[in-house]
Amino acid sequence: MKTKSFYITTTLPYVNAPLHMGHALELIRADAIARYKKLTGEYEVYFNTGTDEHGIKIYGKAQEKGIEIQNFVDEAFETFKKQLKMFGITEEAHFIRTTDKHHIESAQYFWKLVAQNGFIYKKNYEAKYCIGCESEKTDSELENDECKEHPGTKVSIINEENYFFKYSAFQEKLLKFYEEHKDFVIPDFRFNEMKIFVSNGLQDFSISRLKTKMPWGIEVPEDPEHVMYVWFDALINYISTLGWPENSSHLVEEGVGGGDENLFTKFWVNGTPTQYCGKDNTRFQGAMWQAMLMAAGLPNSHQIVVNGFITGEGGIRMSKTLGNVVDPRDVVSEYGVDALRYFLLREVSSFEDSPFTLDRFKDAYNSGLANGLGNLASRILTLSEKYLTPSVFGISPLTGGEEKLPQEFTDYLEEFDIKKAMDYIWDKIQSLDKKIQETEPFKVIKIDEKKGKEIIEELVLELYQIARMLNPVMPETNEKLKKLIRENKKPEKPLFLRKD
RNA sequence: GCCGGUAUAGUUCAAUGGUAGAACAGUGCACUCAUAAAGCACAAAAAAUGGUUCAAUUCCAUUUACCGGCACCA
Repeated sequence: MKTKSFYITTTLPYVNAPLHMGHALELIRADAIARYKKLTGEYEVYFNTGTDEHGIKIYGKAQEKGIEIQNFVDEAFETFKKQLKMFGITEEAHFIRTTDKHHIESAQYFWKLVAQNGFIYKKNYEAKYCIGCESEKTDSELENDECKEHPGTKVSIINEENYFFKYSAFQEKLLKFYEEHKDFVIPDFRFNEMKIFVSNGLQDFSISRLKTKMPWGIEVPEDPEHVMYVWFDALINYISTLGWPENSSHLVEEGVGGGDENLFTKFWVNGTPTQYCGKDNTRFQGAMWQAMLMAAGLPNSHQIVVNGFITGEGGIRMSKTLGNVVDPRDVVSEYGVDALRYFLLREVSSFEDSPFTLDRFKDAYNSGLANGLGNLASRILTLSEKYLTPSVFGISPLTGGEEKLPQEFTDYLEEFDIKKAMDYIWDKIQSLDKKIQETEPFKVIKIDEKKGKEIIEELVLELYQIARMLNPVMPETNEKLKKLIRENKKPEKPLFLRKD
């Protein structure tokens, strides 16, 4: 019975460049959790992802390419969907685009609510502008009030009236909320960082830009001179994807919303909305977005899960100049989607930074997939095909796996420690290999056929258990393996061909 | 600069106030069901200094190195 609801979302990639390894990590992790929750049979799952399409950088990129902006983002969205397919993201994922009509209306309604509640006001805003770059600069981009790219000339200060969000009003509320929700941010060291940040005091910040400067954004309600600053608009996707406000019950009373589905109520209000993000996004998800929700009078997120970064060898960041960038698409083309998923889910730390190099990848592929899982499947299925007629499914009352997954395995997934869950599977693989070595069914079958068959039958059943655990993490292999077991066939070609 | 964290075999990680475990890589043995795979065995580690203690890799302090956070960057 699907009695519970589970909502999970990634952050929305900014579409000015193809997805990098970090995006792949976040998407695949969230996908694995979503698939797992569905597999338990207890949850109705809503998996959200999509694209962040507003902002000056995208506007600039489109102009640079000489493409009409809407066409540019449309194309970017199609590319995004193709890449998700390459990463094996479930077909059931819901996509949100920040340029969707509904999202725009939703963001504007959200703004109105926050304004009505008294948390938006107009104030003079001082922006630091570098004439050389022809763009605004943040403090971290400056040294002694000089742009790092253009030393020698002081940045000029430009003044404009902007809308501000009363972030400062939420310091105490946020701290109280954190106190009451001990596992709000995972892992705990990211949570601590954020608590310290909030305790140090919050400053109100600007949430709009003049439309004359930034034409590509959502108009501020009742003030067409301004557009919303990108991330204020972007964060709202987490609820606009659920049809908010149309399906929100408290708005129905005001005659604003409606609809029977009430996805927002089901998944956000009554569910456990869970958000994956990279470590650079902790504050946006864990503090700002939560303050925004409070300001709008909406329930907070349930949990924020924070990934580390994918680095190059030695923990240095990937960059084109260093030539250590690994494109996830290349990995998929050469090794297949499940090999990429294997590495990201098992070899990459669940919460810390981890290196991704092709050398490391190949080692992990050969030992874990070719010599490990792939070889094990071959040796068991060869025996099974040869000696078990009919297949184990004809002999044993196995129904196809309604029994529960191992508790230890699911416990790790519940804690988002996917690496440990993977290690659990691979421990099983290793002990199965050992079992074959010790019980020697290939010898026994020649002396005592009945006993030999029993051993092989056990092996197949255990392989099947492994296949089931692969469902959320390596869905393609899960399908392949289960099919081979059902048909009682050895793989025609290796599941994972060894690479030298 | 301020705050927080980390420092364990070649590599990635683990446990522990009292003989430091594993995986991958390496070396050797040996098996044949399998993708020259798996299995067994061997070799290999606690940044530096000082302190607390009968005893420290584990607790404390200092030093060194590295990492993260310190807001309008998505």
